[in-house]
This record gives sequence, C-alpha cells and structure tokens, in this order.
Amino acid sequence: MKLTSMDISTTASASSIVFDALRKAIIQGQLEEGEPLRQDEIARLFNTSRIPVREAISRLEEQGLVRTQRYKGAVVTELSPKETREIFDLRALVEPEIIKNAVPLMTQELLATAREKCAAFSASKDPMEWGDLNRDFHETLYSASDLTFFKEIARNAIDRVERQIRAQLVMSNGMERAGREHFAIIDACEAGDAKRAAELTRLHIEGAKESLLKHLPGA
Amino acid sequence: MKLTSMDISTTASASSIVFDALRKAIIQGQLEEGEPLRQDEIARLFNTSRIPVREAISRLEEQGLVRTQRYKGAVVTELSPKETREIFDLRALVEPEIIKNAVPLMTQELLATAREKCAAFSASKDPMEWGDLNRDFHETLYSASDLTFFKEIARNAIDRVERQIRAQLVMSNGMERAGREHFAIIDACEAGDAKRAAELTRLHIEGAKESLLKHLPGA
DNA sequence: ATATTGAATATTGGATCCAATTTAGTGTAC
DNA sequence: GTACACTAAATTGGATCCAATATTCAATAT
Repeated sequence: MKLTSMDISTTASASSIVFDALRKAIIQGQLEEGEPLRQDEIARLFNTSRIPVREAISRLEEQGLVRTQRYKGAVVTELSPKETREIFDLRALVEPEIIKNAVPLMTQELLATAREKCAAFSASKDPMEWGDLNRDFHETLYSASDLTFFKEIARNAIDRVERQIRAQLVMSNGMERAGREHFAIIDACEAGDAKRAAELTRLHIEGAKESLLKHLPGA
Repeated sequence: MKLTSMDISTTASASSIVFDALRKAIIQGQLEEGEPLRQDEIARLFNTSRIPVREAISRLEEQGLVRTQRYKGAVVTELSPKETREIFDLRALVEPEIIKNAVPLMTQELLATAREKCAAFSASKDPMEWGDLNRDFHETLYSASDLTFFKEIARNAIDRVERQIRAQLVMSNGMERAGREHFAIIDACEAGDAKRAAELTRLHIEGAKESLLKHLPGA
C-alpha cells in the first residue's frame, strides 16, 4: 500500500515566521519609525534563538523597512517627505502598468470579489482596518496581472509607505475620496477599459501623494 | 592637541563581504543559472562559519538573485524568456525617469568622466570587461540623479539580467550598437536635453531586449 | 556644575554544536 | 534488471556559547 504524500502543512521556517510578523508590525505602525529592534527581545517573543531573528532583520533591511548599523542594531526606517514623495512617484509609474496588464486577464469571479472588497472598504467604520481593506482591494485587482516583478516592486513600495497611506485615509476626507476613486477604477476594469483604469489608478496615487504632502513639512 | 578623526577603515561585517562577493559572482556569470550554493563550501572559501553565509544568501534571495527551498538550499535564479522580457520592460519604464531627473543635475566633471567611460567602453577589445564597462557608464550617468529608490530598483533589475546583458553585448553587433547609443545618450545629456536623453535610454533598453529575445526560444 | 575616565552592562557578530530533513547508495525480493 | 525498503552521508535550520563593540553610569578631577 502506498501513502499519499500527505504534504503536511509545509511548516514554515522560524526565520520566515519572524520576518512576516515583523514586517506586518512595521507596516501596520505597531512599531514606531526609528524604534530599535532588539534581537533577543524578539527572540524571546517568538520562543526562538537570535539566529532566525537576525536573518529576518537582514531581509527586512534588504527590503528597506529597517536600517542597521554594525553593533548598533536595526531601527525602523523613517522616511523624509522627499523620500515619501519619491515612493509615491514610483507607485504612480508602476502600478498603472500593472492594472493595464491585468484588465484583459480579469475573470468575472475576480471582478466580483474585487467589487465586494471595494464595497467592504467603503462600508467600514473602523479606522483600524481601513489600511488592510484598502490594500486588500488593490491587491485583488493586481493579482490578475502576470507581471510578477512589477507586482514585487509595487508591493515593496506600498510596504514602505503603508503607514503614510493609513494616515492619509483617516485625515480630512481621505477615506471618502479613496472610496469614490476605487469605485471608478473597478468600473473601468469591468468595462474592460484598461487605459482608463490605469489612468485612474495613476490619479488615485497622485491624489493620495498630494493630500499627504500637504500635511507634511518640506519637499 | 587634537588628533584628526582617522576614520579607521570601517571593517565590514563578514556577511556583507560574502554577500558582495556572491552577488558579483552571480551577476558576472561565474556561477551558472541553477547552480546550487553550498553553505559550508562558501564558508570554507571565506574562512568563516556558515552563519554569515546564510545571512548573505537570505539577502540574495530577497533580491531575487537566488531562490531557496527549505532543507534543499539555494540555487542561482534562472530567468525564463518571459521573465527576462518583463525585467527589460521594467527597466525601460524606470531608467528613463532616472535620466530625466539626472540631466539637470549633471556637473561638467560628471559629464567629462561619463564621456571617458563611454569611450573606454567602445574602445575595449576584451569581452570579459564589456559588462563592467557598460554598467560603469550607465551608473555614472545615474549617479547624478537624486531618485534613490528609482536607482535602487534599476540596480536590482540590472543585476537580475546582467548575465543576459553580457550575452547581448557579445552577440551579433551588440557591442557596436551599444557604443553608438551610448554616445547619442551622452550627447543629449551634454546638450541638457533631458527628454531626449530619457527617450534614447528607453530605446537603448528596448533595443537590447528585442535583440536578446530574438535569440531566445519563447515569449 | 561640567567634563572625563573607567568599569559594568547591554547588545550585536560570529563560531561551534545539535537536530531535522534530504539525498545517495546498498541490499533484497520478485 | 527493476522496484522497494532501509541505512549512511550530506546538507540545511536552529540553539547555545564566546568575542567584539557600544552604551550607561558612577567616580573623579578641574
């Protein structure tokens, strides 16, 4: 008799678990900008040694989410207004291309779930979940695209300004406006108008950038 | 009496040294695509333990230069023609923006050294150094730009297709053509015509992509 | 009071050892 | 000869220990 390969839930490595958890904590703002990451504190938290923690931190550094100095350790990266602007400019360049590529590949199912997420975002009253719902909507649309590297870039760029995005959503009428723009984007996607969806995405990002930078000092 | 700060050569960490060496070996093609990276072999090579090696490898994976499987180790990433095309498309999107931003910031010194490197590239008869000279020229131009994240993206994208770029330079008249295009780009830079320099850069990348994909099977 | 020295503590970087898993190879039955 | 089980070697992931450096803070001199 032959056993099926079972494929036991591929237990992730400790370093991956720590990496994911730290990444999430950083982009959700649970760790403040400039806050140092103490290796053995984190190790105790996850019941591991410092080895996987160090590996996780070095990967976070490679992604730009933390920066480290020899013998001083890692701190959560802080972005200047100028750097924030640059990342939004990068997003405004890359993400429309993803949408343009994605629209012809979107299935009816995907459009349906995207519209659901769009509605869920606009319906939410809890500011704590706005960031996740917003991201969820965009990632659903992007998931139809087969531009893996473009998506990788976008994901990292969004990671780096996730905190600012969350701030932008709660400030003034950021949430209301984002909701309107989301509906416009998905309308264009359903209409199969890739160019329009891309342009609306660009404007969506540029708009967020402007409203954000209005509230920041320089740049 | 006061001593000048001396600034003793900040001895880099072992993991950084290993990382840099491996990265260089990969992009220069000394390590074949798909070739596995054995941790203790590398450790012996650098007279260190496997700890810094593992950190270096995890950073390489974060950059997409290797991919790893749990308990199986890391192998040098292989790119399908489709993926190669996508990375060149990414470059064609991002690098013109860097040049457009850089042109107004270029000093006379920078233009002079860039022209020297441009000439050095075209004058070189040794195919082994074409890749480095080509990269050197482009990085010199990009160095004038203050778009740090754009440059980060470009650097990584170039890393990932560096082997293909080298192949493209030696095939057919790739070298001759690249030389011509380089001179055209730097002419536009010296003329202060940022838009033209950007467009020429885009065409330079698109051209390399086309001539490369002509010699590859699918996509 | 302020600056400076120096020891104690905290923290990171790396080496060595052990555990978990894969891979290679060997033998055996058919 | 081939398929299968089983052992041994190779390889990676992680824990513990030690070394190198930074930070803190008390003691001292000016």
